[in-house]
Amino acid sequence: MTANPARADIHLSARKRAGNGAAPRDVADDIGLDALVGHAGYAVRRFQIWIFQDFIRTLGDVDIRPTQYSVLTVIGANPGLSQMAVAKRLGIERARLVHLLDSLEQRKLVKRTKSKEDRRSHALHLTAQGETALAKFKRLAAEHERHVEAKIGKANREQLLRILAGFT
Amino acid sequence: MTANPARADIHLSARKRAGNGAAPRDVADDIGLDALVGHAGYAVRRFQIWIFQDFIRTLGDVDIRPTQYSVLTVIGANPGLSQMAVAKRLGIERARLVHLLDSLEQRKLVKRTKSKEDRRSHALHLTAQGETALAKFKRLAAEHERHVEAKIGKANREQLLRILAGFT
DNA sequence: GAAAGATTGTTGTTGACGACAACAATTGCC
DNA sequence: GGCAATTGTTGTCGTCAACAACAATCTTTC
Repeated sequence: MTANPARADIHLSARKRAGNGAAPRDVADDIGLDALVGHAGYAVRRFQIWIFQDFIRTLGDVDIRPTQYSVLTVIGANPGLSQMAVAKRLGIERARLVHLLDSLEQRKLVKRTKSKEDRRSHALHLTAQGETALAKFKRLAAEHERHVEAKIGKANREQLLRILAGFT
Repeated sequence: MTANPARADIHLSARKRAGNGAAPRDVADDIGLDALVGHAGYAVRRFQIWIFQDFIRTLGDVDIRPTQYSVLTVIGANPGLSQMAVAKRLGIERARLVHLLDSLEQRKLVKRTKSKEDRRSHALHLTAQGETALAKFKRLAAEHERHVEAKIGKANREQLLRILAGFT
């Protein structure tokens, strides 16, 4: 959505002194970014904000946020994992994961069981309810991914995934 | 920095053959991500975290974070802008910009002057000190950008910027 | 085998950040 | 002149990352 064709051509020739004397830019539309254009971090950040908003909106009915989805996906693909392992794999702190799992466990999607081998750790599993729910989440996530495709183009999305494959 | 060198030696199957046949993958290295791979949002998020950390570290000596840098850059390229215009252009809330400018003004990098045309708004300018400081920040930011190039490759970085140009 | 050290889950604090709501001063519209 | 809208400001709330401390439990070392 919001196919912004008017915005797409700003990135080149943004902010050049077009010689007009006193144009009182009352709106924030033709404001130059100067050195900001050309910074990968800025573009990536704006894109990430857009992606997360679309993800949250697309999965709004089931009330699942990106981080929750990633936790469920990893547990679903690797049952019995410890909290430490999940946190390390996803790059979130174990302190943060505690609250995430509290929420997911309250919603009966995940259960923590005491590990037999290491009684310090918890073995994480999806509940039966969690399994079927995750299947639905994955369908919605695929729909979200189609939104990304529609936004930047199918070929560009694949290019992007290829370029950033090392960060997963 | 968050290097954590003590961790670096665990990562490759150090204890996989612990003798017990169960081997419940106690390390988080060969954990499958399943559906997470192939999600643009996940890759973009991880990449953005890496970029910001490198930016913060590279500009750590001058104590400038990405958002502050973007504000300074926009003001430097468009002197006299109102807070509303800056906030709208960068996609930050004007409430948030207040604190950002408070900090930057305390550090004598930016000054707010009452606008003559609209006495509600403030005209934002860099101080002389702010100008020279921004020049230094830009050199450091360029160095950070070279880190990005070294990480994903020069051609890939340009591809990325081209793909995401519509979001700036 | 016991002491010393490391790891796991947990709780709490701090700070950056976005979203919202309310407010005074000011401007624009009618 | 009166009323709605805008601008900067203050405040609250919720998310999120980074740390620090702690009890329970392994692991190492002597």
